[in-house]
Amino acid sequence: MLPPKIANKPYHHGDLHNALIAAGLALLNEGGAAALDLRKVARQAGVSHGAPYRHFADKQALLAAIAEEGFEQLVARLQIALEEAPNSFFDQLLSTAQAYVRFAIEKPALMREMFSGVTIERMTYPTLYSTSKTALNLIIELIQRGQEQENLIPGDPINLTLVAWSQIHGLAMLLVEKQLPHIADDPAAIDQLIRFCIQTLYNGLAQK
Amino acid sequence: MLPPKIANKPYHHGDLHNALIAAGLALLNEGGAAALDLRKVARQAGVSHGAPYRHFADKQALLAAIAEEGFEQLVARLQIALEEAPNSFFDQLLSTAQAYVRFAIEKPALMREMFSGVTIERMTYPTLYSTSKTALNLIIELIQRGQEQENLIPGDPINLTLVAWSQIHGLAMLLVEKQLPHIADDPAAIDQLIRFCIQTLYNGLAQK
DNA sequence: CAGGTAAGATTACACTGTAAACATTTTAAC
DNA sequence: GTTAAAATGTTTACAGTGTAATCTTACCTG
Repeated sequence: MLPPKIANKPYHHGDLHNALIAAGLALLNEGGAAALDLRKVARQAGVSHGAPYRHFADKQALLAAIAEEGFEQLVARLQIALEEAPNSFFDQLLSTAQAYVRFAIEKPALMREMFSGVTIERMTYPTLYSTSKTALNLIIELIQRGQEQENLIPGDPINLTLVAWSQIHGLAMLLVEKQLPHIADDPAAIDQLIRFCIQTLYNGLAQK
Repeated sequence: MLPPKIANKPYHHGDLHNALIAAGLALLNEGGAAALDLRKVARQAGVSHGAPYRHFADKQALLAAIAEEGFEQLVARLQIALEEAPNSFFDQLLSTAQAYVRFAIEKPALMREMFSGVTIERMTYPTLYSTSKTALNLIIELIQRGQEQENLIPGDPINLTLVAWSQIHGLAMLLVEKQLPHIADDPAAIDQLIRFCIQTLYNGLAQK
């Protein structure tokens, strides 16, 4: 008759810390940033509105944890995209870009929070910073392989990476922010645009 | 002894509509989006907190007006950049990109609001939409000239424009959101990165 | 100059984030 | 095991915030 006690979950709630992150993530994906208020998160997790403050200093700290979870999801997507892609640099670049943009379209509010450096001071949340860097490192390594195995121009791979990242991040965010209404509801057109971006990028980074 | 009556300014305040936009813009540039609350805007304009509702349906409407003003400022910058640049396509592209990124760095919170399609439904604010399109048209025309006068690849100029826009918008937003901390405080490094992005873009869009 | 209308001021209310005080459960020391 | 301490959760309280409703004032038109 006792509530089923799950192993390794301490204290009253079980694992309120993660439950709050999960609830916040759900609210964010459903109703956007406006729908994410602390009291609703607490209600959804089945605790009073004061309880979250035992696990997060303030709302920003919860947002940072949610953003970190977002980066973990993004990294997972990028890794799958890399594994599934054929072993050519161009295909891996394209596959990664597709995963990045599709993730952004799928979870626009989360994407927005993840990259809202204005509201979330990254240095205040070191684990968020390092997790986001994991995503960047994936691209750096990809570019490095491209420099070694293909005819990419030489130079600091970080610079090449920033160009590539800017290209694909720009496309992703323009879609997230609904700046491209003419193709917003046309997955095929979006795919064509991703392809065109990556083709242009590849051409531009290739040695002549 | 009467307050100085300014010509063409109706009713009590003078021009509260524009005063509110100006005050909001100032708060946004100083303290970021978090600092922009309606009551503070009203206080700064010297009216009660109920007054703004005679000019804007709600906070979003004011934000839309501020964003529109932002696009007007951006368009002005882009036009100056185009006029000042030498008459070569590459230089004009570079100059435009520099103006875009510098504007973003200078007024990050405004830039954020301008492109926050999630919070501001563009179709609800037609003048905002058309003003933002003016900025885009500048780039489309630039690309078209590049296709006519230089060796850019053929095809729908809109597609080329979206690639170029994504590239430079991505760079601008990564800087705005403080995702590139290593170069955030180094204008020379930023300038180098802009140049590298545009060089890569130009290479990629050029006919081989 | 009288009524109507536009602009602004007051008041009121629901909803947030968050701090403080209180209560309860778990953990740990003896 | 009993008990003190720490961790967790609840309640209460308060200051902002957006916004609706009502009241007041200034302007404008006949």
